[in-house]
Amino acid sequence: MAGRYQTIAEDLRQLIAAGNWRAGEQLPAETELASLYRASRPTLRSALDLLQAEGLVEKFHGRGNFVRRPDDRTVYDSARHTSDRPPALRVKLEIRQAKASAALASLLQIHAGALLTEHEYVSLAGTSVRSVARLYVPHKVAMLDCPEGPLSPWGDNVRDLLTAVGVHVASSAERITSRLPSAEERELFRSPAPVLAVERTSMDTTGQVVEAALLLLPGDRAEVLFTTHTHVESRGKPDDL
Amino acid sequence: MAGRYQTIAEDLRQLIAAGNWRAGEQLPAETELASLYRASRPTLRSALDLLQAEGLVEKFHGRGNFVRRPDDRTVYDSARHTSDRPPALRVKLEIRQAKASAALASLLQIHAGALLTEHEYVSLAGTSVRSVARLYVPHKVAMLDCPEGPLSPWGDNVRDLLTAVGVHVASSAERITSRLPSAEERELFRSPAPVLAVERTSMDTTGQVVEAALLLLPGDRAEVLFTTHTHVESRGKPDDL
DNA sequence: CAGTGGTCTAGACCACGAA
DNA sequence: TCGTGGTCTAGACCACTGT
Repeated sequence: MAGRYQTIAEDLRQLIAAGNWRAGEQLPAETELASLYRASRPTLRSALDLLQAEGLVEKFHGRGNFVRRPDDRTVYDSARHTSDRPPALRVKLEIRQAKASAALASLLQIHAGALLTEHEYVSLAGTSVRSVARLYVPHKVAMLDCPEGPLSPWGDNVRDLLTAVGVHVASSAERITSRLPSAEERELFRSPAPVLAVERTSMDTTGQVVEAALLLLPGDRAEVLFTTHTHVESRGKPDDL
Repeated sequence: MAGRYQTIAEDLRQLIAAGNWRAGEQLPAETELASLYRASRPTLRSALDLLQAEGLVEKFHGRGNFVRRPDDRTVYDSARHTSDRPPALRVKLEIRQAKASAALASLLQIHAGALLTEHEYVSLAGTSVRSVARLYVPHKVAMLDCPEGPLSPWGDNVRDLLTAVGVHVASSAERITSRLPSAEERELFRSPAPVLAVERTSMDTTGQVVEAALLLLPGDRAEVLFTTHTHVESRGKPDDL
């Protein structure tokens, strides 16, 4: 049943758990490990691939394989309050003017090619990227200034800017999917672990979409949190659709 | 930059997109594809691995490689209403009595080993598993009957049973993570695509945890949806939806 | 049984990083 | 330069599926 590489992976897992190598420490070279296990290098590498995907091992081309530090997860809390911003994350912001792609046009319910402002927030814990948030606001909804004060990893500053110009968000829908990272994303996060993608649209009281956001999180270092309060009533209310 | 296997993968991607093979149709054997591309079989296989992880191709040991049918995603809508879900999903239920593991004890805020009821809902679209939901209710909160009527893929029947015995859920917290499937999960979902894991705890008005749920979704065939309404002071109570 | 994918070997050469 | 991981080859044998 269990192939050679799975057996080796399990053995390495236990060695790491037992502390044979400390966090951040370098493993023996692949050729050396292969000879230790009397396996070929491709076989040993497929074992390491498992550990890498699990987040136990980090590979560096030309340097070696290292035991990953089990750092805490970054939490994207949808019901976050503006006061308690996540700590210890360095946030960088870029602002661009762009035209709506077909996908964005559909999300924002505008026509493709319409002008919009893109805010891109990238947050880092140390040197590891913890989130990428791209927020889009059509020009016809508002022309935004540059945010002041501390930056939120999730781009909450954009909502503040909207409020400042009289645009109020009444509801938002968030769609969460999981997939493997593209080549670029794999390089950005330095990990082949799956990514959590959050696609958010925010609407004002009239139902007009005033903001769309694409949030990307490394699945092995982040999680999404939602808290909902049930309205305690009879629950027979049908919704349209 | 692009290795041989990535080039082959890209070519196969385009051939599939162009309709060289229909959905559900079998691809040529790996040995044949390898000779077509003048590549070794391991190289060709790593190209197929990419397509499989992307959900474009399904592999069957002993039968062949097939183009996957792009079926619609199953949506886990957190703000769902129990009455109006007409999912074309077949749902199976198993009920067990068990003792709380350490992890469950922590979630349910009870002591490890305490007795609880486990409801396991498995939903299928055709032959493909779309969700696994395991719900846990401590005996000291309630002893549940067997649910009647149609089964919800997300185990909402448990909440109905709780309501029936006078236990009302006031709020719930859902924690969403993404990871690669374990060997068992990979076999269950018949896919190495990442899984979406939802960990939910529901509390009554006193803050006591009355239910914990572990929900597992195949990342390439399911998504999670959240809708939140921003609290606006001036309005009385949210009326629509 | 024949045909398929799953795994493995024992090498080889290339690309990258640090000294 | 040298040691590292990244990729590739051309076979081989095993396990599974359907006839």
